[in-house]
Amino acid sequence: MTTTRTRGAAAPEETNGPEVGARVKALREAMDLSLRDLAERSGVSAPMLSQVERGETSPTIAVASRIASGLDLSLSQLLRLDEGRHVVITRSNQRRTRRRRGHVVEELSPPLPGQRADVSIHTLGAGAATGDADDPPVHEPGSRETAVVLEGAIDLFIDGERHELADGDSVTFDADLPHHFENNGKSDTRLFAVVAAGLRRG
Amino acid sequence: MTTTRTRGAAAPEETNGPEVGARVKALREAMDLSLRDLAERSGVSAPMLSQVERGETSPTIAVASRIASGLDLSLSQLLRLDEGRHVVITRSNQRRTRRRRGHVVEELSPPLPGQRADVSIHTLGAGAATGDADDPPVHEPGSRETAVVLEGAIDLFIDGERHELADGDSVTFDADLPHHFENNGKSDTRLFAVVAAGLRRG
DNA sequence: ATCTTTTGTACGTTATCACGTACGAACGTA
DNA sequence: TACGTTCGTACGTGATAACGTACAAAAGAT
Repeated sequence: MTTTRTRGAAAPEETNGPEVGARVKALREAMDLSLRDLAERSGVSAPMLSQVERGETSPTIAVASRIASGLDLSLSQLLRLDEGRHVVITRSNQRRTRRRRGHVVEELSPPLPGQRADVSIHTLGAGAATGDADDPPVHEPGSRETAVVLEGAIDLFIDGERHELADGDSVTFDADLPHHFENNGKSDTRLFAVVAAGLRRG
Repeated sequence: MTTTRTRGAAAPEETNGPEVGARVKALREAMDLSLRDLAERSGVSAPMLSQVERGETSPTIAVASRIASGLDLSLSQLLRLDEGRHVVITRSNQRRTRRRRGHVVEELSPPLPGQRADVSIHTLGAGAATGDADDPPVHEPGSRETAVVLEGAIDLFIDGERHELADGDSVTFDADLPHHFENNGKSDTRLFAVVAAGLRRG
C-alpha cells in the first residue's frame, strides 16, 4: 500500500476537494459581512477565513462546519450550493429503451452516479419473458425489487416458485436471487419495476 | 479573538463538526470493505481513516472529499446521510390507502424494516396538492425520489421552481428538499412515486 | 487636505492533521 | 497444533491547518 503524494504538482483542484472558498466569499459578501464579522459569527479567525476563501488552505470538517454555521447554513447545505439542481426530467418520448425477444424495457430514472433506485417499465409480449430459469442474477447483492403490474397478468419465478400476479398487484423480493417474469397469456403485459441498489461490495 | 482549544476536554462534538466518522464506518462495513480497501479506493491512509472513524481527527474538506469518493458518494451526499424475506405480494385490492384533501396515496411496497425504496401511487383530484410550499420535508436526509406521471399533467414545485410534467414524463430529485406536487388541471392525475431511502446512521 | 477606521493578507508560531511503519489480535488454512 | 494473512490501531515524523500580531491599502469622517 504505497500512496505517492506530490505537493502541488498534480491537479491542485482534486487535492483540495469541493470548491468551498469561492462559495464562502460569495455568501459573506452577499450578507455584507467583513472577514472579521464572519470570524466573530463563526469562531474561525479572519486570516483563516481569508486563506479558505483564496483556496490557500483546505479547512477541516470541524472548521468548515463552523464557517457554514456563521453563514447560517449546515455544512451539507454549504457544499450543495452550486452543485446543480439535481432535478432531472425525462420526457415520455425520451425514455432510454431496450428490446429483446418480445421484452421492451423503458428506463425512467436517469443514469446518474449515486442513483439509489432504478425505475423502469417492462412490456412483455404474449409468451415473452424477462429471462429464464438458468440466467444468473443480474442485480448486485443486497438489491431489493418492487414490481407493480400495470396491465394484464404476469408470473414471477423465483426460488423455484411461481407467483401469479394480476393487474394492479405488486410484489417485493430480493432481486439478487435468480428470478424472471413470464407472460403466459394471450396479450401484452406491462410491469413497473423498481430495483433499489444494495450496499454490499464483494 | 481567542479560541481556546483543549484536546478532548471540552465538547468534542462541537469541535469535530458533523458526525462523519460513524457514517464512514457504517458505509464501509455495509460495503464490506476493510480500512485498507477503502484506503486504496480513496487514496487516504488506513491509519487516517481509522482516526476519522473513531473521531480522533477532523479531516480537511479535501481529505473528506476523497473518503466520500472512495465510498462512491460526493461529500455533500456523505454529510446528508442517515440510515432497512422474501417475496411479499400486495394484491390490488389490498393496498394501504391514505386520503387527504383530494390526494389519495396507495402504498405498493410493504412496510418492512430495511425496505430501501418506497413505491406508491398518488391520485390528485383537480386542484389538489401533495402538500404546500411551507411544509417541511417529509423524507429523511439523503432520500432521492423518482416520480412517473401515469395520467394527466402535474406540476412539481421544488427549490422555488415549478416544473411542468406531462403524461408519461418522469422526474428524479432530492426528496429531502421541501417539495410538493400540484394538479392545476380539470381532471384527476395519477403519479407513481419511488422514494429511495437514505442509509441508517451507524 | 488630514486623521481615523476598516479591510484583507503577510508572517511566524503552535497545534493538529496525515502519513508510513510496526505491532498485537483475530482469522483462515494445512 | 503451527504458520500465514488480514485487520485495526499505536507511534513517530513531517506537513499543514489555524491562530494572533502586524502591516499596507482602502474607505470613511472631519
